[in-house]
Amino acid sequence: MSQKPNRESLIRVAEMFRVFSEPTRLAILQLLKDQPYSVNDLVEQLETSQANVSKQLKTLYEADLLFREQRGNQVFYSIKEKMVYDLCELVCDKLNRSARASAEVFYQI
Amino acid sequence: MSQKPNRESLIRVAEMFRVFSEPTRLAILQLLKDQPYSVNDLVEQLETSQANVSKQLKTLYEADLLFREQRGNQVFYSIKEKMVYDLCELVCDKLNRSARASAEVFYQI
DNA sequence: TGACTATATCGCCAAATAGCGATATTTCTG
DNA sequence: CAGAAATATCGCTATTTGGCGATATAGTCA
Repeated sequence: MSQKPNRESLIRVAEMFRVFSEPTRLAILQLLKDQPYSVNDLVEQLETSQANVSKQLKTLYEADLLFREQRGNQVFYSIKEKMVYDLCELVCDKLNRSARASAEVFYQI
Repeated sequence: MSQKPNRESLIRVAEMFRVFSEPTRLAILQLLKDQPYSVNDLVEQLETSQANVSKQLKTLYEADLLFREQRGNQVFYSIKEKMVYDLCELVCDKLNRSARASAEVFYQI
C-alpha cells in the first residue's frame, strides 16, 4: 500500500483484516501466543463447540497465520505470524485512547 | 490485550478489525492519506454510488477514525487515526511475505 | 420563496458467515 | 479387525452487511 493500491490488492488486504474481525478467532490467537495447543485444548478453553473451533482454525490456517502439526490422533496448532500481536496492540491502543478521550469529556463536566 | 482479554474486549477489537475488512473503506482511507476530501470528491474517485460512500464514511467516522467538517453544503472528511496506515502496512508486508514464499516453492521445481 | 447542490438515510435484496448438531474421517490401541 | 478418541466436514439457520435506487434533509443562491 505504498503506491496507489488497485482494487485487487485492497480486496486481499480486506480479506486478511476480516480474518481478525471475529472474537473467537482472536481468542484462539491470544491463546496460541503462549504455546501450541491441540484442538481439544482450545475447545476446553473456549466456550464454543469443537466444530466451531475447527472451523475457525481452518480460517486462520488458510490465512497462513498458523502452523499445523499432527501428532498421533491429535493436531497441534501454533502461531506462524507474530505480527498478529502487533496488529492487536495497535488496535487496543487506539481503543484505549478513544475510551480515555470520551472519559475526559465526562470528567470535564 | 496485554492481559488475558475477556470476551467483551475481544468483541470490541474484532469490531475494529471488521471496519478494515472492506475494500471500499480501505480505498477511502487510502485516499484520505494524502488530503481531506468532500464526499463528492470521494465518489468521483471510487467506482461506487454516493449512497455507498456516505454509508462507509459513517462506519469509519463512528469507529472514530475520521474527522468530519461541514463547509457550506459540503462535508469534508480527513484522517484522525494515522495508525490505520501502520495496520495496513503490517498486513501488506505479511501478504508480500506469503506471496514470495509461495513463489519460492514454484521456483524450486 | 423556490430551484439547485451536497449529503444522509431508507427499504430492499443478495451474499457471506458464525454457530450448531450430526456425521465422516483419521489415528491409535487392543 | 473392532472400538475409541480426536479432528474435520456437512447441512442448516439466523444474522450481518455491501450495494443499489429512491427519497429525505440541509445548505446556498437567485
